[in-house]
Amino acid sequence: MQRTNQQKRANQQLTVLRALGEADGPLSARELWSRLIGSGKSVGLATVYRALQRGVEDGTLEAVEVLGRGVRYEPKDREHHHHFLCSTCDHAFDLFGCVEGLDSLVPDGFQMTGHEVVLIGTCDACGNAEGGC
Amino acid sequence: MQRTNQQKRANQQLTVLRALGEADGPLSARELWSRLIGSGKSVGLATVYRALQRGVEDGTLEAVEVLGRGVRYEPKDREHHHHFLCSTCDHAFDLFGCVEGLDSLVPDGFQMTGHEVVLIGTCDACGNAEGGC
DNA sequence: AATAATGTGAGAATCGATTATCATTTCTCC
DNA sequence: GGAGAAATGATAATCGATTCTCACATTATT
Repeated sequence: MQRTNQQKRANQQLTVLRALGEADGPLSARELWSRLIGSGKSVGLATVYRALQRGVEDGTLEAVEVLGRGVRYEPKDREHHHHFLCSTCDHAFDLFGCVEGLDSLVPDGFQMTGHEVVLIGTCDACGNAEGGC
Repeated sequence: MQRTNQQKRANQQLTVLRALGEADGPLSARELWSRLIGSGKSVGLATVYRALQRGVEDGTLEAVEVLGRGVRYEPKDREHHHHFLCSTCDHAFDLFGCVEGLDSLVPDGFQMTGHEVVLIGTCDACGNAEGGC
């Protein structure tokens, strides 16, 4: 007999959201799915999409675009921050802090409501691995 | 004998590249195609893609990603610059100038090789049009 | 002009990401 | 325990972007 060793509700979506919350940066649906599978959690890709979609709907998640490699998701309760994209492993890392002087870039007549900053380079792991991480 | 300029080689492709060169920001293949069609130039979408692809190959064009709405292209000979994305008309405009203080955001062990800054908001035309431009 | 090489346009094919479908399983509530 | 609601996973369908195909047009070379 297999009892549910999970929480009260065998809610796969909670598993998905928890994994996203533990990430060090925004993840795409597929990245998140791969991590779950890789860590032994069996979930369907459709369920990952459903969890993300619902998270965005109820406002707990935010969809972010980091240089066009598809949509990634992150918890919405994080402070204003930007991302570092490793061009080797293609993973996006959260950064802390922001930059000054953006206003001076805005052309006359334009209204700025937000901004995105992405640093590109090599992450710690990839830098040490020499060939990718 | 009509020894026109050597530029006479690929007429349509030149038309495409010229239109891109006159734009005020990077354009996607479709945007570029729409502009051409809209201005009375009859070209096939495939030809636009071919011109862009070839431009990237020979180094005269650069493919840029502005917040994930697909790849856009711009002449590579432009100065270092960033973009303003109008959330109403979805057009990307070139900006001039850059920002300071990016280095302080880089985490220990990470190597930064480049950066992207995108300002989001409403462009002049859309701001005046009240409903979009 | 003849021939070969390359360019072109229209639509089909492909590709990856996302969404929809549906048979099952799991919960929730009585 | 049982009925109905919701969740799940496998996979088909969809969607948009890009590439491929191929018949025809244009240009270059003789």
